Amino acid sequence: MGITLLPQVAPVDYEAPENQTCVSSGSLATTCATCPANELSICAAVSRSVAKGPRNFGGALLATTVHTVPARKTICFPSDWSDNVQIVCQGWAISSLTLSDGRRQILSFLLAGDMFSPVGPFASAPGRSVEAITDVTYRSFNRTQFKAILFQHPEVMETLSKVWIDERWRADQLALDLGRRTADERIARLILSLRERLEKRNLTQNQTMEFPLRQHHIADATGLTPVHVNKVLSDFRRSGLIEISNRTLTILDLEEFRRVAGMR
Amino acid sequence: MGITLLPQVAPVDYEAPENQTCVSSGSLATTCATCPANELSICAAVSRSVAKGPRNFGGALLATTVHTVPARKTICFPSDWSDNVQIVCQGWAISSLTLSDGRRQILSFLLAGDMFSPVGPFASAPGRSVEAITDVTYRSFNRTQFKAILFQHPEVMETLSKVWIDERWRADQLALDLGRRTADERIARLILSLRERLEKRNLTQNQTMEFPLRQHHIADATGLTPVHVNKVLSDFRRSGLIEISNRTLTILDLEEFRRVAGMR
DNA sequence: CGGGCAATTGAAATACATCAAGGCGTGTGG
DNA sequence: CCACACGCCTTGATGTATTTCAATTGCCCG
Repeated sequence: MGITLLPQVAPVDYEAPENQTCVSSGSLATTCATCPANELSICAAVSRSVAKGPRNFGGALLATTVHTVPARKTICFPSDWSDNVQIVCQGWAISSLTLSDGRRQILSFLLAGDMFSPVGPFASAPGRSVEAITDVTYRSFNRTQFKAILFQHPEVMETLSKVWIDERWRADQLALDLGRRTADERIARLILSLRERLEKRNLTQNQTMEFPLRQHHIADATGLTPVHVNKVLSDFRRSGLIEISNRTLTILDLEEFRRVAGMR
Repeated sequence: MGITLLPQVAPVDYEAPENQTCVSSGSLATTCATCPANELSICAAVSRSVAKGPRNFGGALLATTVHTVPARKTICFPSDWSDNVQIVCQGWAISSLTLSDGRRQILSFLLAGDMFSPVGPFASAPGRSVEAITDVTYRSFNRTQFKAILFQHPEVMETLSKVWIDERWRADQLALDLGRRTADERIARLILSLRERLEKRNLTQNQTMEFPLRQHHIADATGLTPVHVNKVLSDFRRSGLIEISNRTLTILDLEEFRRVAGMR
């Protein structure tokens, strides 16, 4: 129960091997130091607070584990959410809702610093699934401890509220896009919003960014069919707006592209 | 700065008369006693906590005002949000996003107990507008004080988190509806979800409920045109699923209607 | 080399939008 | 009290964005 040094992390037994998940228990401080989302994420705020405040929560040390899953693997199933708060460290994932007949809507793309569930600290998100697009590594906190930190550190709560506000704004825009924008607008806006988020994480070079999405991901995110996504993307390419090759996307004519996206 | 009895409320100067808003400063305890959303709302949780905890916040009494606006009036404009946390006491309102060319998406219908903005306690919601459908009365809290209560009373924070989870769930479903469901499904689901929410507030009688929405409201909520909404509703009527007259809606064949809505 | 997933393309179908006109109810002003 | 306007609902005809279906290609990986 005594106070211990920070880089100490309680190791946690975890994995069923068939899950293909690697677990390591890295130090919060060192592992996260290189995180591209350091200033954006609730993750960083938590580690800062833990660094200066009391370090035990409900009698235990702050337990975190780091997991790595391969591309295309489903991390959380609709009915099977853990009691943890999970935050992406690296890679791309999607959070989606699926109907019994297979229709699927992607609710958000998860990048470094994003929580699996927008309500993570307070509840799991049954109904949603989370799936890795690229290889993904994420960190998993015990929810009870996470919540305790929240209440002990108002500044962490403030950070969390900023994250919520941002997520909520994106959810609102998603509804506006799906309900009221054309296919061209939706797709252009999806690309631009990803670019913006990558930019904040220093993951772009000029107009070029990593782009691991398959066309069916774009389709499921924009409420369209893969076939139609293909046609729109081909048009964009033919008009010299963008270029995609090798899982890399370049915006060739930003101004015009923003116009197409209806961002004036 | 002393402790005062609860029903005391600091009166607040407020209204420009052209705003058509009536202001009264009713007691939290008495006015809210009859609120149909008593158990659902953050509002009730706040008043319970205030009743037993310290009653001053930042040196002032908890200031709340009650406002009434007539049907069709816009209460909050996209660029003009106050520093208050507003909660509907009575009536129907909508919260929406509008594009410069007039396309509009309704994000939610606000009923008794609902906050104008889902992030109310932490920030305003620039970009959104709130508009009364029926006559609406709402209560307005000072945000700073509201937040203070939140931090002083973990149980209020818990209630708030439940509200958030619920709102978030509805936002997710909205995206799924708009992106992946047919017109019939969207409209049927809108009606059913309103019924469910009214039921929780004891505002339904059997299969009959107040239904003040115009067809253009349904259109803006489901991402359709008013003309198409009309056709779908006519079909529903012709098939004996529902009946609408006099701002009142009755579900005639609940089982089949739920099937149409894709709720199996 | 084969098998499977992803991208591409064209043709046909359809769900929904747009356009246009008429009717009905309600409030308002002469 | 009538006339009129205005908002809302309704209906039919026509247009179009997007889907569905189907077939082909390329590509990665075992």
